[in-house]
Amino acid sequence: MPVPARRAPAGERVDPNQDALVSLIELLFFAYREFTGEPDTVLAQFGFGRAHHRVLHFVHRRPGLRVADLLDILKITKQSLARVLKQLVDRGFIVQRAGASDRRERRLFLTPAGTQLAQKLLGLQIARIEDALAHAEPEAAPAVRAFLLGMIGPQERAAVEAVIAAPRALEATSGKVQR
Amino acid sequence: MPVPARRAPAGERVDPNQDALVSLIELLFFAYREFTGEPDTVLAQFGFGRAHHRVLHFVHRRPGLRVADLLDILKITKQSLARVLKQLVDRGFIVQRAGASDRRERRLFLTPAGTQLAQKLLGLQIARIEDALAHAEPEAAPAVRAFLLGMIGPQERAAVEAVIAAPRALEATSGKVQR
DNA sequence: CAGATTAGTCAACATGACTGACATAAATTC
DNA sequence: GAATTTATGTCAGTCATGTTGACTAATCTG
Repeated sequence: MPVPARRAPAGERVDPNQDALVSLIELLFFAYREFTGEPDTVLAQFGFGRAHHRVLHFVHRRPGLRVADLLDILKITKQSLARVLKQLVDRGFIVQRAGASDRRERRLFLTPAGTQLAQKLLGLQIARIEDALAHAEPEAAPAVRAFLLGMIGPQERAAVEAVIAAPRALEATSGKVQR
Repeated sequence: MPVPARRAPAGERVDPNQDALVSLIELLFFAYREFTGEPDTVLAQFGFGRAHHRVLHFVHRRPGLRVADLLDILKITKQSLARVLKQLVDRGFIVQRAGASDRRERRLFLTPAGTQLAQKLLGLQIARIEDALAHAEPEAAPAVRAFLLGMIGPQERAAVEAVIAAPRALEATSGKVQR
């Protein structure tokens, strides 16, 4: 089994840090796959996918969210959102109520079933994050947070910080449940 | 615009850490989206997608990789891999050569065009990682690495560590270029 | 009232996953 | 040497989730 030594081609002079950075890139890929894998399994039992998870999550965190807010956060088209949102409404995980001050708006809320599923999924991901932090030094959390935020690029960063800030309840609604 | 104070429903007593953990979960989502967005734009100019990127990346890092190795790393079916791999071969970004000791194997290598594209994509992601590390404390890198590795779960962790370890050249080949 | 905004819908399409079945060549085992 | 296993490739169909473009309906605002 001949394993010739690797000979760096001329001009391929590499930064000694390079390998460490590349392994971070690969870790991000593998970590993200693990991160989504467990919830995906649970969602599949309900006939849902990752797209449903995202909607459940953000409605759970920000009850009373408008459809337009969700489109902003998820950066998908309204047609893509409409498909999964309709399924979540039809199957009783989300309700829509008209906004109090602007009745064109559809404020989104989780039903008890929706809350239960969202919490279950969140619990899985929280446990994984806790494990990961425990695997690092105890003071890793702020470093990880700064790193992830730094991944986002100055343009988007403020918007993301606004989204991840601890949510308050949004505008009250007219109470009229749609459909 | 009435904004009633959020009233925690009875029994929803939350861990004060909870919000910090949830925001890490959301940051992971946003950071990963940013992380893949820039390469996706470049790939689209070639008519390629994220699946092609993964193949290019791992063949770049581990020249001489077998198809079976790639399936192990990516955890997709051979039918899924075959589609993107065929496109990369047909368009001259990857060549396959029979293994020297086992001629059933198709060892994968990048052509010069493949190397150029892989390096371009890698450069974008390295720059982003460097920015993110610069945004955190200088000593954040090991903490981030430990965190991401901790996300992976003890079962898979060893396999991932083997993949991300600095690659050596793999087995020499018969030199016969396939197709 | 006119125009802008919020939301929903219909139709068609692309990507990248999946399953299941089968084919071929080469290596390994009996 | 024949039979089996292994590595790879291929055909066919399905599904989830994204896209564009065009259009409707209700409601708010100047």
